Amino acid sequence: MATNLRKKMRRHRNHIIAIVPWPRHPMRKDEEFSEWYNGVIDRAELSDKRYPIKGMNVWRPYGWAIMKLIDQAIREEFDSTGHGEVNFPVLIPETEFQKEAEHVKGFEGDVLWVTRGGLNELDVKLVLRPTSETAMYPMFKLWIRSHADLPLKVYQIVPVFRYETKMTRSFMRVREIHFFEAHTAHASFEDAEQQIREDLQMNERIMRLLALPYLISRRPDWDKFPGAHYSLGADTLLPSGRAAQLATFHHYRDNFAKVYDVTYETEKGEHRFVHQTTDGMSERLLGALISIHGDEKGLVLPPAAAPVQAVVVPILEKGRQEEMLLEAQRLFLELRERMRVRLDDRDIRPGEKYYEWEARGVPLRVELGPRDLAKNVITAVRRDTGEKRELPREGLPDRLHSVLDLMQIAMWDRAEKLMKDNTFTITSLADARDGFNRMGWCGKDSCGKAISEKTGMNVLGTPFYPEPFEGTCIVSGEPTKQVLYAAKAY
RNA sequence: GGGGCUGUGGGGUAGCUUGGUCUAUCCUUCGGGGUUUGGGACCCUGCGACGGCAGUUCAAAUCUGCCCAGCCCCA
Repeated sequence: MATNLRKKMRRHRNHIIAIVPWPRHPMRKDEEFSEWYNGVIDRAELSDKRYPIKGMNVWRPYGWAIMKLIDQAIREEFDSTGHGEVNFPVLIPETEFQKEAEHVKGFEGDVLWVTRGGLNELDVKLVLRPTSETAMYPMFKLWIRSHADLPLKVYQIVPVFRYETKMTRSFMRVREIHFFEAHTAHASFEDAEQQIREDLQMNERIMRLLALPYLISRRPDWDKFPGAHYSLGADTLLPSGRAAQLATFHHYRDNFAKVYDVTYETEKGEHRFVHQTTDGMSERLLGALISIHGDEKGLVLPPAAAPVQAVVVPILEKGRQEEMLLEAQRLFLELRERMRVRLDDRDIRPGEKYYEWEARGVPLRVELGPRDLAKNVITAVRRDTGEKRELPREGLPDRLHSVLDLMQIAMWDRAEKLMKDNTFTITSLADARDGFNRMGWCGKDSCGKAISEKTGMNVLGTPFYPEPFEGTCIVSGEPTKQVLYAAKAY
């Protein structure tokens, strides 16, 4: 009997955790982060992971609407800095893909191949792009002829493919990645470096919109992008205490230009290799957004990334349905001038609507009922704080619009505080913990690698914006002024 | 990279240990109708499932193998 019971328990261990049905009861984000994360995505209808290929999920309308807002913010930045949007083919011939040795080595383990066309084996196999350097640069060679063609600045927002073997996770680790990549070519190393500074400024503005605080690090040499001269990463900290890479910036120098023979003619008639950069981001931005701002009720969206910024919920009363709906309609039309607003006039109880829109992270709920109508007010509820206030109908669109602005800032501030509170300066590897670990480093590869090996953390790199530091290398004990960040990573 | 666990309607589950009684349980969701509406209301009614393939057997949701998918732990 006891044996049977034990076997049953073992058999259904995973289900026992889920005895409390999530939709009805708040789920502890801190205790069961993984289940919480999946539950939020499910409830908010962001994506459906039931598609029968590992790591390839279906974007549902609401999730895609958020991603499109993120993409749009990115487009606006890059369009306004002279980048042109392009769209390259998804397939790359093996012959082009294999030209840059380091690059191939970095990706060969996880590329997907197309080896057949119909019934015939292909003479030249094709790779599903894991990133587009090797697709673009043969074309750059054709496009760039003189210094007048530089700088060349393009970007695309496309799917890329990486054959992950580890466990996948919605938005954070997938096989088909919704990817942003900007590629630039410049006349000199310095011009390329200037591009990276521009990238960092754009990055700051984008991350503000998404309320995602971050740390810019220069990746250690052994962990830079395959083929890069150097790599910078923007990392944020998730509630699990792990770091997630949100964006990368690479300076390629002329490494790829030499391989793909991308040259230009100077004013003096000399032929030189271009210097190149890339800037990359992905749907991981959404994953981080969910993780960092979500709560036990579900998603919490910063207004800038919210497809619906305010939802109007009419409270009906027997005999006055028509009148209430008409008032709600009028309110909806007023608000529409100033924000993305939805009128929820479905015939279900208000409470059910509250739960649903909270799960979807809508920043503001505007209730309009008989009591409000009598007082010529509405009741507004903030998603991030839960704060409930009566506001006069007079001047409401402007007032609510400024509440959205405040929420945008408040969400950044809260997230930034959380990141800072979980950044620790340590002087011994034994003190390594969840969060960003800040420590002294003498600069030797062997010491840097020892940090990962002894703690299981990833070395994020050295801070891009210099931090004054006097101390010793956490491994060798040598005096150093160099800071290094490390964290467990996704 | 290494180890472990799980797969039953859309979601969560009972049944599996000891094969037959399964025409597969319950909750929820969903469709239709009514009633109601300031935090998931209620009543009536209806639809809906054993991951795939192969094997063992008179008989498979239940046992075995492989595959696919999901999850957990360690590095």
